[in-house]
Formats: sequence, structure tokens, C-alpha cells
Amino acid sequence: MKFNIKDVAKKAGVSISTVSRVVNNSKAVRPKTEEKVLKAIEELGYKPNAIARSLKIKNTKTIGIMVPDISNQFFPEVVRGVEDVANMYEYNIFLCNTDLDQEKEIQYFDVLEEKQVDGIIFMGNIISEELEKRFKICDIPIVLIGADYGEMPSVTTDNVQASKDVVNYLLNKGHKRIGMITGKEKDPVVGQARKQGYVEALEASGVDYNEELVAEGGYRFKSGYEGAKKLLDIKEKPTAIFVASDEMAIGAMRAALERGIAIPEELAIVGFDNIHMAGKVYPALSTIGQPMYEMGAIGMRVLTKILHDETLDSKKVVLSYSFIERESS
Amino acid sequence: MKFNIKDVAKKAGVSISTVSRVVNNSKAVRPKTEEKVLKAIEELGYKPNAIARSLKIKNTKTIGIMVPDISNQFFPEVVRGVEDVANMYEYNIFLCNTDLDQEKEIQYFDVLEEKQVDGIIFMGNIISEELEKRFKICDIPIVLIGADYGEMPSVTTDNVQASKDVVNYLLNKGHKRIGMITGKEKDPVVGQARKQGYVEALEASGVDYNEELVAEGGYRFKSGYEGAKKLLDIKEKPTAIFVASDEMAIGAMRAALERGIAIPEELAIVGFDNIHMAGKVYPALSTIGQPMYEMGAIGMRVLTKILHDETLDSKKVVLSYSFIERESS
DNA sequence: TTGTAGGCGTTATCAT
DNA sequence: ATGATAACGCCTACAA
Repeated sequence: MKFNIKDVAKKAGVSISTVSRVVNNSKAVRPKTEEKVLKAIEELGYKPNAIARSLKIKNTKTIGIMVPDISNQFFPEVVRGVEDVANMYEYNIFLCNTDLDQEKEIQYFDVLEEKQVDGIIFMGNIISEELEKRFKICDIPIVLIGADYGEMPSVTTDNVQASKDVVNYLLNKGHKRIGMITGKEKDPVVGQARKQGYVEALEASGVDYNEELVAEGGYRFKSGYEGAKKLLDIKEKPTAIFVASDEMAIGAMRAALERGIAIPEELAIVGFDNIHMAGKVYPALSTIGQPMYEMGAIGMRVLTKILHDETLDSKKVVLSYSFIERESS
Repeated sequence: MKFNIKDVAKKAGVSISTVSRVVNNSKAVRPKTEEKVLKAIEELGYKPNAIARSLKIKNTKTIGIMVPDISNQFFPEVVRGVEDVANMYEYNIFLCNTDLDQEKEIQYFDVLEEKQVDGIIFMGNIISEELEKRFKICDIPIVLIGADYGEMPSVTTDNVQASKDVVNYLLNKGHKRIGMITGKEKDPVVGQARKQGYVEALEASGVDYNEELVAEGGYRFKSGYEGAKKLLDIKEKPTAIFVASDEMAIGAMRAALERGIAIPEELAIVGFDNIHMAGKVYPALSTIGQPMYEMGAIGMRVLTKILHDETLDSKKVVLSYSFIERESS
């Protein structure tokens, strides 16, 4: 049995306008009347219909969040950050998994638009031309997390600098042969930026960049495992490996451990991301910590600011990372 | 610039009904007319307003999913399962993190109801009286995942039997002193069911249940770590520990490793859940695999069946688990 | 095949 | 302080 505002009005013996007023307490209502209405609401178990409301007032108090894959280590935390502040401002979130598939991204974008979300948070490595066009012509505020693009609001960390820090740290520890397992080449963030930092740090220190010491990986455990095996196969093995993601780093550790190579004595390993498990594996993984929860929370905060016409200090927020030294280096 | 069905109608020189018809291709429209309409839609970049549509046809093609915490190991995969099949049936999902907080659960339930979701998927260890009351009086179909309650549709695995299997396996390996780190006592699933299996298997084999050998844990790494330390402190140490969750098991391994106790030679450890990292830690963790993705996918499938009035074979689906023997046992 | 009009459950303007 | 009423954008009898 579902009741609407009319039923409540009838039961309370008032007009629907008054009911609306007490529900939203938008305008003064005589206490006596309010009481009657409240009682009717209570008795009928009336719940206002948010859909009808949205249609009228033209906002839905919902936002969409597009992530590559919620079941991947990196994303649950940022989604949690988003959801927490969304909840604080009384927004709900539509979760969309894109698998980095451009078609799916567009498809989801369309539904989100049709469902009239108030805003969108987008995470993805690359923004296709098609998607960019949509972004441009639509009037829904969008904020990017973890990636950056043109004039769009975004929250990121400085991946290049972070990678430099790692390499410098390794250099300072006396390592001369530092290998790297990278992300995918065409991925601007994990693939390119992190490698760029590696290369630049090496050059800045006068160490020759050695193609042989770098293996292209993907994102997952297996490619780290394979990458490390490859690097450990060369006659002059690296004494340290910088790995572009924690999950790959754990794969790399595995490869080393299987060969009886001691970590960190014979081989230092540093990862990137500080996923939940990074501090729990044995030996615990040194890594770059990205404030994932904060990225989500701040991204959503930026979105609410846009939504509420508050002034933004800056459309681009760059969060600081931290190097977390544990046992693997 | 946002256009509505009226604008399209005007531009195409037809009535809004015809526009509606081609958008939903619900009824025959002369090809010529259709073309005109399509062109108008294209030119204006018209997108139907799903909110208005929902108001009229009384469904929203969205469902809500309540999980304790998306950033916890266990849930992202099941949410992914849910989302995949939701997407297949053209539903979107509202993600709600409850933190197992009963107030938050009710609060979210209220919004979901107000936002007129077509269905709800609920995950949580315990269903409070208040929540149960809401569940009962509302007419939104709800399916439970990972827990079971009264007459409600649910998808679960047999935690008691799984735990028995683990203990029997350990018994067969010759272990006499088998410890356990449990979940929280008042939690029916992780806490009670898994412990029950442990107790029953022991009794069935004529091994005395020994209070001293069990430590109450929580869900996280730390409580596993502490629990194991406690068990390893007693003079007659267990030679095997069954741990009620993988994350705690990894904590337990850590405790053992720190004391130089070899796994599995001196101490066998078996976890529960088969989280993503279980096979990646070193030594790789033996565990009970719950088909998390499937639980989500099937749960959502059940929901769609209810939503579309298809007949359910059974309101209660119990999925089979699998024992995954790896290196820690 | 196409158009007219009423209604979905609200909010908000304008009277009263 | 309260009530009548016109939107909001769409779907769908019913009529033409």
C-alpha cells in the first residue's frame, strides 16, 4: 500500500500544499495543523516520492561515478571516499564499472545523463575523443580523479615526482642498477608518468638509462611476476626494482622469493599505490602511498562545491603522496 | 541547452506522441515520419528524461545495494557481480556503505525507498528488528547476500560445512591440536557458523574441544595477528590454525613468520574467503573459496526474476564453496 | 498512422 | 496560514 501526498492531505483534512510545506518545512504552518499532518504521515507511513520531486525541482541529489573496475585494488577506497562525502551532502551515487572500455564509458555516460544525475565523477586512464565531445556539450559538472584533462576539474597526485623520489631513494641507498616494471605504455598515468619519473631521476643523477632494465607490465600480479623473472634473468641483475603498481610488485617479490633471492638484501623492491595488502605481505612492501580515500573525498567535495556554486580555489587539486618505507627496500 | 520531447515534436512537425513512439519504438510509425523524428532528435541532441519517464511508468530501472564497506576485501567482487548483471538487464545501482551501523542501514533504506528503487540487495551480518520491520512493510523486493533470514530470498554458502571440511582436512593431515581464530561472536555468519563447523568437526572425530585453542577475532589483519600470537604463546602450541577470514589469516601468518615458525612445516594455516590477495602472499594461503562474484551475480539475477515475475526455483540459493589448497597447509 | 488530453506525485505561485 | 492550480517531461488510452 503506497500513499501519496494527496492521501495524507485528505486524512489530515488539509490541502496538499500544507502537507508539502510540513514535509519540506518550507513555510510557516500553524503548529496545530503541522501536528495533524505529521500524525497522518505517521499513520499512513507516507514517504515522499523523490522522483516526482526531482522532476519538479530539477535535481536528483544523485551523482554518477565511473570507475574502471570496483573489484580492482585501487578503486574501492576512492569510491568509499566519494560515497562518504556524497552521503554527507545527501547525495547518492550510481556506481558504474567501465572496464576502461570506451563504448561502455559512453553508454554509461548516456544513462547517467538520462537519469539526470547532478554530477559525475570520472576515473579512467584515457579520455576518448568521443567521450570528450560528450563531456563538452553536456551541462553536467564532471570532475576527474587520478587523471587530468584540459580545463576540467581534477584531483591527482604528482606521479612523475613520486617516481623520481623512489629512484633517488634507491640511488641514495647505493643501488647502481635499478630496474623498473612499468604500466602500459599508452596509459598516461601509470604507464607514462611513472616511467618518466624513473627516466628523469636516472638522467639527473648521471646514470645511463638502460632499456634492458625495464619491462613493460600491465597492472596485475602476473605481469609483475613475469616482468621480474625477465629482469632477474639478465646476467647483470638489477639490485633494485621500482614497480609501477603494488600488485605487480607483489608479483615481483614472489618471483624473487621463488628463486631464493633475499629481499631486501639482494634485491630491493618498491611498489606504487599502497594498496590495502601492501603492508601485510611478507616482507612488507615499501611503496608510494596515494591518498586514495582522500582523492575520492576531495573529488566529491569539489563536485559539491561546483554544484552549490561555491567558489573553487582551484580547478586542479594535486594531492601529496608519501613514500612509505617498509621491509622490502 | 536542454531539449524535451516537445521541442523535438515541434522541430519534426509531429505530435509528442509520435516522438514518444519512435523513442520507445512502441507502436508502428511510418518510416518517413520516423526519419523526420530521428533527424530532429539528432540535431537537437535530445535525450529523454528518465525521471519523467519513471514517474509515469512507475519504475526506475535502478536498484540499491547495501554493503558494510566497499573498501573491505570481500565486497568489491560481489558488488561487481551485482553490477554486471544489473547492467545486463539495464539497471543501475545505488551503492550504499552501511558500516554495519543499524542507523545508517535504516537511513539508507529510507532514501532508497523514496528514490523509488525497483529492488534492493542487502548485505550485512545482522538484521535489526527495526530494519526487519521496514523490510516487511515495504513492497520493494529485497534479496539477501551472504546472510539468511526468515522467508526472504537469499544467496549464501554453507559456512558450517565448509568449516567442517577444513578441520577434517587438517585432521587427515595428522594434526591433533588445531586452533581457531574466529569472527565476532554475535555475527551469525563469520562468527557463529564458522566456529560451529570447527566445533562439530572436532567432536565428530572424537577430538576434545579445547577452549584454550580458540581466540576470538574480528575481521581484520590485526586481530588475526594478535589472535595467533596468543595461540602461539601457550606451551602446547597448535600445529594448525583455522582462521575465519583471509585477512586475519594473513595476520596470523605474519605472527608466525616473525617468530621464525615455518609455514606449513611447523604450523599450518587455512583461511576463509579467498580474497584477491590470498594466492599472492608468500606462502600462498590455503583457504575456502567463496564464489563472491557469483554470489553478487546470482543475487542480482534472483532480483531480476522477482522484478519480472519470472518463477523462482527456490528463494534460497546455496552456492558451493571450494577448498583451495595452496602453500600454507 | 497520427494527434489530443489526462495524469504520474511533487513544488511553487498566486489568491484568499 | 492555507488552498487551488499550473507546471515538470513523459506515456498512453482514446479519438480521429
